[in-house]
Amino acid sequence: MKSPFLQEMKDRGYLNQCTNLEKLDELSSNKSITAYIGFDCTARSLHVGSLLQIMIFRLLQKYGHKPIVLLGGGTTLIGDPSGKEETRKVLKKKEIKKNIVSIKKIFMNLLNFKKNSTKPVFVDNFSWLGKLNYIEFLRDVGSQFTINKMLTFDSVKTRLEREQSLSYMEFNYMILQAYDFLKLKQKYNCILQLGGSDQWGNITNGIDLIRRKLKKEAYGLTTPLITLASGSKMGKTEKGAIWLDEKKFSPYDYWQFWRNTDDKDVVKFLKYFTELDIKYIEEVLSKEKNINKLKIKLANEATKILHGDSKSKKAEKTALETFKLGKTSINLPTTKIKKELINNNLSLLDLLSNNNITSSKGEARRAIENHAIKLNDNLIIDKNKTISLNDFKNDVMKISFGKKKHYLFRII
RNA sequence: GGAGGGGUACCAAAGCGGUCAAAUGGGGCGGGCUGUAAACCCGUUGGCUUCGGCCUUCGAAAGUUCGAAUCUUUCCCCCUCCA
Repeated sequence: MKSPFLQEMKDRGYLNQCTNLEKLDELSSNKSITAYIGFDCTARSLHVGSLLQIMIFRLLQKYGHKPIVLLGGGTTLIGDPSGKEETRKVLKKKEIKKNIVSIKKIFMNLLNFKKNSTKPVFVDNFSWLGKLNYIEFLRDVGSQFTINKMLTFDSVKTRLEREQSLSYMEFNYMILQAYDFLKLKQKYNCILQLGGSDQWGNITNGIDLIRRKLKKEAYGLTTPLITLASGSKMGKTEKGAIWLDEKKFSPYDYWQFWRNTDDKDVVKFLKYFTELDIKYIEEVLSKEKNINKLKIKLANEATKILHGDSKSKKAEKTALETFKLGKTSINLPTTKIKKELINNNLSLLDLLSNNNITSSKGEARRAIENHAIKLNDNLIIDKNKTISLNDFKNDVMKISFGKKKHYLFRII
């Protein structure tokens, strides 16, 4: 591998499939290239599932290449059928716009805006897809696609085989994504599209379209699908997604997420989600036999990338105080509580359910029955306990649900 | 268009007039063991409750009945076979 960018992609395990690796290697070793990744705008925030793509953006920048962040304001109106067994709900334009704004914010912290040559470009494909004239588009672009071929794509095939309905609207998705690539090639000379392995079909369609319309070559590269040792997909736990937005998922929780990685995933994740030098990782691996130290390293590095060094350190300290020293760390998630409320015979059950520690009073009750609730580290057995001022030390009270979830309440 | 089968909780799947807030498995959550891991074992898994009960839930609506997830009618959706 000549290109240091691709070399590191390979070393870190980001490479799954490439349309023409030799040629791309050649190109990216000689000069700066422009590459794009598209993001769905179905939610307010991105979750860890998109993290790998973001790591690649950072890698592109590191080696002097230019990333284009395509926010699919147009395509999200249609919905990508790839990898989905059912049509998903169609979002309103307004919603998508809001999502774009908040997703964009996440990138602000993650990408480098200092150097002009590698400064990321943000585009919303609604800006061109929204203006398309149907007849013209069919003649210009639609004529380049055959139904025969479109039916062979996995995203379409699986739907048809399962006799799951695939609407005509969704069927057009791949054409729109191909058109995106064409547009970006014309406008920014973007020659590379990256994406998850489920995007292969969409990407190669774009490359074909570029070849037909512009007689130019473009490239595609996919990353492997990340699965956890447990077999589930990365990014979503059953409780909820691991969001990248600080407001939806605190740096402490984010740190904890990495700290709780399955033993079997640690090495893989160090390569995927930290920017530690590969040689350094291998060196650490050979020396460090204590897997928990590696998990802490992983948590520190991953949190640093997303939330910055100081928040990462703070999270580490909070975890150390809470778990190792068994102290009440003042940096645990804290809820303020009014003094009147406590004087008013606030029941523990209400406290737990009203603050999202448990999802209902019933769950709170069961948790107490199962000996899962601790107040200032003392096990609570009485379901009908009411909170009193005596439960606060220096105006602070710690509530624990299980071994891992700890919350502070502070009187105001 | 014709014939048949089916829609049950987070998912899969049993129940087919009362004992059904609904078996069982998976998943989740909690406990034990440990290392904030995995595996394993145990508990728990609709909401509210003055702990007597009460309310909502078996595709949707209407009905039969003292009583419906279970029977009837209409509607919606899915599957299999034939055209």
